[in-house]
Amino acid sequence: MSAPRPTLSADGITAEAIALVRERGVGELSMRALAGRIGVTAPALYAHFANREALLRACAQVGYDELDARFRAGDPRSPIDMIWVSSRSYVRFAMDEPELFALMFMFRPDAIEITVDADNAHGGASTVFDAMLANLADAISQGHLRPADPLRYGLALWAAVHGVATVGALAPGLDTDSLLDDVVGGLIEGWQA
Amino acid sequence: MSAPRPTLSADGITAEAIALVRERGVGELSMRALAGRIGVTAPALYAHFANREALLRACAQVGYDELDARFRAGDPRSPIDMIWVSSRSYVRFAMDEPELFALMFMFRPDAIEITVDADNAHGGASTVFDAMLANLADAISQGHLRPADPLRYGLALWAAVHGVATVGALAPGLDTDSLLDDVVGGLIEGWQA
DNA sequence: CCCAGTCGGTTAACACTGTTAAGTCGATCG
DNA sequence: CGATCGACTTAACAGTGTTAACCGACTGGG
Repeated sequence: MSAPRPTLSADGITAEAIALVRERGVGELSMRALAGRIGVTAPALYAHFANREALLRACAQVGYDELDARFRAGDPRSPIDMIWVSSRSYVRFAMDEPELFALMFMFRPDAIEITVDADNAHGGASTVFDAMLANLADAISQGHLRPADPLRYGLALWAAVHGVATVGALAPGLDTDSLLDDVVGGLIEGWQA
Repeated sequence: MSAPRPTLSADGITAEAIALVRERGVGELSMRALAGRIGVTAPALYAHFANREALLRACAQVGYDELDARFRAGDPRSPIDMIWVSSRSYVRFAMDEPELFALMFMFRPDAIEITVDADNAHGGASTVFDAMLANLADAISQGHLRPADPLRYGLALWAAVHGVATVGALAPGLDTDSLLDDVVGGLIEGWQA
């Protein structure tokens, strides 16, 4: 049986931190509040994380993983369908977890550096973005999209979808579903022409 | 001649705050640092602003005005051209003033509420967004764009362009000009089809 | 001319924040 | 049993936003 003392672990801290972020927002996450919630004092956290930023980055990483899992959950039936499925997953995640989503992009995240590195054909670990690029290449080769650099399509699509997610998180009450339809539908039709 | 004492004014404080935000970022703007820069002590600021957030909101408002001025600076030659000019102004502003741009969207800004209110045909003060809506209506009536609700075009365009601006600010070294070309070009072509 | 009031700023203080150094308590191992 | 070591605590420092109390100069009225 587990000891009454919580026996801290980095993952446990991160999980509790994310719960706190979900409830009260990232601005309300203080080391003392988080420690108190776990049942420990603040300096104990520094045995597992160098500082608050490192802790928040770990939370962001959990967010990336969650987003990645959502991407893999959908089963697209065609390259064009994958664009739709991925875009909806992205925006839905931002709406479901607005605080976590904001946290994921408050420090220049590594995910974006990977994206930019793709510009240099760096070819790092297989990210969701890489899968999307391959998918776009398929869509081009199958004649669904006008021939062009898949990376350009991918960046443009990501930026536009990220914009919908950001705007949706900023303006509650906005119909993000139809907004996303307009944006992604417009882009796909424009690239088909 | 001006007195050696700076004779604080709300506008003067805001201007100095923006300068500080530009140089060191919004996270580094503390009331004491700002007051010291002006040559005064921190509590003096509270005679002009209720709290730090009110001060930051005033700075954001200056950002909105600056963005608005940039919009008015361009002289579009056609409705489609106006879409291009406005989009480029928006992204260029975000790249020129990344810290101020981030500040403008860190509290749910009034500008966005206006935008959403437009959904209810509230018809408030003439904002840039209203001008863009009228422009889109023109583009539709002149046959440049497929007939649809100008508000849907406007929201979709804004979200996509905002995404380019956000991604551009997040990932330095990204070619935002060509990215914007791909996004806006794709949307316009898709909406023309 | 002097005195009251007011306005713009100061000093001091409170409750918080992230973070570090030192101490303490319990388990574990020789 | 005694030493070591690890995990945690307490105490403290510097810095934050913010408020209350004070202070000094400038202004209008008697």
